[in-house]
Amino acid sequence: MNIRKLVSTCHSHPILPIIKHPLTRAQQFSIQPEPPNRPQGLSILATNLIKSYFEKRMLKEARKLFDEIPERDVVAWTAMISGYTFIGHYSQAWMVFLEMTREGMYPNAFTVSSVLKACKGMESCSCGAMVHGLALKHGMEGCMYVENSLMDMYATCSVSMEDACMVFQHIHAKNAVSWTTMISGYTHRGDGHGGLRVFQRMLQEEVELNPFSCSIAIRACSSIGFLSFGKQIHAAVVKHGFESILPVANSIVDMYCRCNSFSEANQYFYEMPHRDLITWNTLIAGFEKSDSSVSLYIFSLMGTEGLSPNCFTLTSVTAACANLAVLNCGQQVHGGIVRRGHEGNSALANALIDMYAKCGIIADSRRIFDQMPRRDLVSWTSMMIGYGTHGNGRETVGLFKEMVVSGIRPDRIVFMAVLSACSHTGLVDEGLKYFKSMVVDYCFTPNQEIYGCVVDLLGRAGRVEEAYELIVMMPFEPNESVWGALLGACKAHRHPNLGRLAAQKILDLRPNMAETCVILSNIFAADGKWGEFAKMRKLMRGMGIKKETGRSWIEVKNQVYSFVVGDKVGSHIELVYGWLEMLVQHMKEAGYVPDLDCLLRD
DNA sequence: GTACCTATAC
Repeated sequence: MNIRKLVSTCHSHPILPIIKHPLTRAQQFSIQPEPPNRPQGLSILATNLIKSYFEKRMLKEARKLFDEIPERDVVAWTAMISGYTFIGHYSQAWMVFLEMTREGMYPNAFTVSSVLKACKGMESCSCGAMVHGLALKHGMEGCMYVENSLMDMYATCSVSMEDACMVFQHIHAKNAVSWTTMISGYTHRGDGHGGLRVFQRMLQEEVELNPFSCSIAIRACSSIGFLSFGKQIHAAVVKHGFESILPVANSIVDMYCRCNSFSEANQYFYEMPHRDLITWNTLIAGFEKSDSSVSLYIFSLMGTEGLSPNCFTLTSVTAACANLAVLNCGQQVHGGIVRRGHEGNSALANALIDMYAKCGIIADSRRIFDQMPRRDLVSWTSMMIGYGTHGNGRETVGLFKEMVVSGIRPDRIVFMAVLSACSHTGLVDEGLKYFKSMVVDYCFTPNQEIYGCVVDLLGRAGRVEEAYELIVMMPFEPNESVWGALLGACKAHRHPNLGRLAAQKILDLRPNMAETCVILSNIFAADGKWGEFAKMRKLMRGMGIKKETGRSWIEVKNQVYSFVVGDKVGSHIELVYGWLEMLVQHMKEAGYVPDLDCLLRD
């Protein structure tokens, strides 16, 4: 729209903001009235309109209007920068800022706080530091908005909290935003303890609580599983009357879920007078990890409040289907994703890759993976884990190479996926090569989980002594999962002495590991050490240790059937035994000799 | 006329 035409059409324009400073009576009746479209007035009008355009995501219109303003002042420039920041186009905001400085326009405090938010969005500490220098040059140290945005930028982008702390220390009159920014800085970089330390200092200095600081402090409690402190903040929230503020209430639901207090999460959820989509998503995501079938049930109730699922909901629901390996249900969710046009969402596509892999349809995982316009680290990892669990280690290794070529740097989890895939495919030397490359080429220090993978890699292939040697050479004390990998290998390849050692180490670390006791007693039995076998069993009975029964389930024609060893009841049991006999027959024909040692069970 | 901090997903 042409700026000159703007004034004549302003009355009919649907999104034109109200003019707050109309002409005075004197101006209206002066003999020589000022022209109604003088530059400054137009600039104010245009700035208002630019903001409205951004709010309605009309970017081209905003830029066109901005380009047509004859004399653009700092406010118009700032409106452009904050507009691009508002919609998440941070690099664009930065470009406008550079353009502005090139034209010799000085930024004000509004500009600086907006552009710092853009630096935060770009995760660019160097750009942020440049703006910091500029802010000092223009004497903005005293401005609260500038100081708080600087802190937030450093807290998000800098390697440590040191820079943010430095800014924080120099603020004379810290306000509530300053405190909240520090708490969130620590919490969002995974240091919940650090966040709570700042929160407690805030309380000591008698700063009034506000909804922002409460919800982030609750988040800090969730992240470290500090339920008792979370409950105290919950009480403070009730006392201050913040419960009606949804982000606060939602963070409380999240806290109870993450601290595994599911009955409290559920109760709080149902007692909430108002719930929004995020409340539902929080509960669905919370239950997805602990009890996926409950998660699906909650999802089925969402419609009763007239809410429609978004990407977050569907990601959790897809993950729940993956955990339960319910293909039919997962396919229905996939249909819903396509129907709602969410196919382009990477997080959702990653969840679908995992779901199809866990439901046994690796070809569908691959189809989704291939159709993704942009694959992130998680996409590659999910696909590689999928191939690994299907025993297709060569595909995993191939994908790893492709991923590196595409410019994505692997992390520890990717290496674990490769090592585990090699282990399940018997690619021992290939796996060892990747273990070496991880340390030498990528400078990762192996942790317990990685050592566990390598022990499993060697052990599964029967190289049990080498696996033990690796454990001995570990630079730190191996945990029970590393010993567990060795124990599994000892059991499979009959190394009773090493097996006893591994089992003993696990029981030293965790005396109540029922599975370990069972395996150890089985090792004694297989070795003919019946006296020790009996002693072990007696010990287990005395300690009240009971192995949790392994339950299997299968989905047939939209119905889930579950069963345990020795099941006698259920309409489907006869069918199961029928199939079992047929499979045993097939195995015999294929020449398989069953290992009867493992039939000793509790 | 323009600005800072809070909640959900792989």
